[in-house]
Amino acid sequence: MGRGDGRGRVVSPDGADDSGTRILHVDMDAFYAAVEVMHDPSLAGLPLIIGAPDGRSVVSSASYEARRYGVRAAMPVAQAVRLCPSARIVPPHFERYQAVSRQVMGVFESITPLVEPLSVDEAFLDVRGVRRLWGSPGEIARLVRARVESEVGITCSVGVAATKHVAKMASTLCKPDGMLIIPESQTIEFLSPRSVRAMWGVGPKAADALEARGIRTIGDIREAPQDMLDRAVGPALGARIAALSRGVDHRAVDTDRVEKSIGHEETFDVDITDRETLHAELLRLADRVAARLRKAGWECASVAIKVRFDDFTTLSRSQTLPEPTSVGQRMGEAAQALFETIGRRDPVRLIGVRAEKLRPAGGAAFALWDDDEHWRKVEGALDDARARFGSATITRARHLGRGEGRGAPKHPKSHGLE
DNA sequence: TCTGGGGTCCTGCCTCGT
DNA sequence: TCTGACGAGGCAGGACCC
Repeated sequence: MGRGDGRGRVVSPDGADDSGTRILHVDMDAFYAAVEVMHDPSLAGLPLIIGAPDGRSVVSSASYEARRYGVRAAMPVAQAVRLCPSARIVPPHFERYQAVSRQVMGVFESITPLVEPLSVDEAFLDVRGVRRLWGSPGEIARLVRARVESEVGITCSVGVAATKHVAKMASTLCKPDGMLIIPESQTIEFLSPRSVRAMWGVGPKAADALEARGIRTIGDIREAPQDMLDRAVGPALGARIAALSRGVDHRAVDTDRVEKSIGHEETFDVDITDRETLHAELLRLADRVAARLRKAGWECASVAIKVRFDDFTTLSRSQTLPEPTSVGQRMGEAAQALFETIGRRDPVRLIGVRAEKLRPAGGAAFALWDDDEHWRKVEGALDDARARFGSATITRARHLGRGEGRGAPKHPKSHGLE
């Protein structure tokens, strides 16, 4: 498996057992900071804080030199500066990170076609089918690390395991610039002593709820009765963590994930009370979202807004539109109307607009129905109905129109029959 | 101390159509 | 025509991830 290296990492030695593994989780080390150093080598070795230097921004990323002072992502920049006064503050350049990310993903895709990008700086790779080409999963992990460093110029850490969850946990433990292989037979041994907080999908709230019941390690989860887990974190998460605690994770590497929503939100430097200004902001944000929709060839059937007041209470409102759209003006008007349904007149700290229920633009509702499996279900239901009520009265689903509002046919059960 | 911005997923409640 | 059960979708809020 792996051993501590005296730097707080757990890494696997060369030639470590990788039997039963097939998933790699690759995570770039302090990615934003690394890209900034590539761009300006004079920053190398300095404590770096990536975040806007003024206003109410938080740390997007920090170099390992800054992390030694306790600087962490999502921490307010002002607090990070207090912890590490010598740090250099670098405003984020997301377009740079995207460009380097594309390079890195290109390296992955030259090794296996089964790549699932999780974010700009990490991805899952399924290497089961390319072992004859590149070697065992452990050898492929070494190859990935070497090629990313030589071809892109940054380091990464790789977890190798039989499942996504274990690979992800392994890459976290071997950071920075490490590799950790968990052979399938040692999955339980690896998981059991680790904190519930180390599980992917268990955040502070869920961890608190588990610990309040004496469930502190993943081994404890495995031993706990299912109904106790369900009461603590809800049935969905309860079932998931129970399976994960036994090393069961059937999720495949998904190479074609599609976006489900696109949005923009903005925290103001100074809280805003003026309604005209807020309406104008909603329109501006809607325009930005609409531009992204059109660029991607999507339209949205629903618009949502988010409003955060000065006391940090956050409200959201959403509405299904009469017609799907990618027109900024229409989305903006919907956002403004939603905003007016909120009675509060308190100062607003943040405002956001999100496009939901995305679909391909232009007659796209019909694309929803361009699905053989769906049609088999519809036709199956119609056949049943014909058998029960007589074929003369049953012809076909009445409406195939746009929209998903109430009454719109979605399931065979609710189709109007004629 | 003072909490970004981009997302996904889940839960509970409500309403509507059958 | 009325009523209740039920399933499904809409909506709001929250947790979580990077």
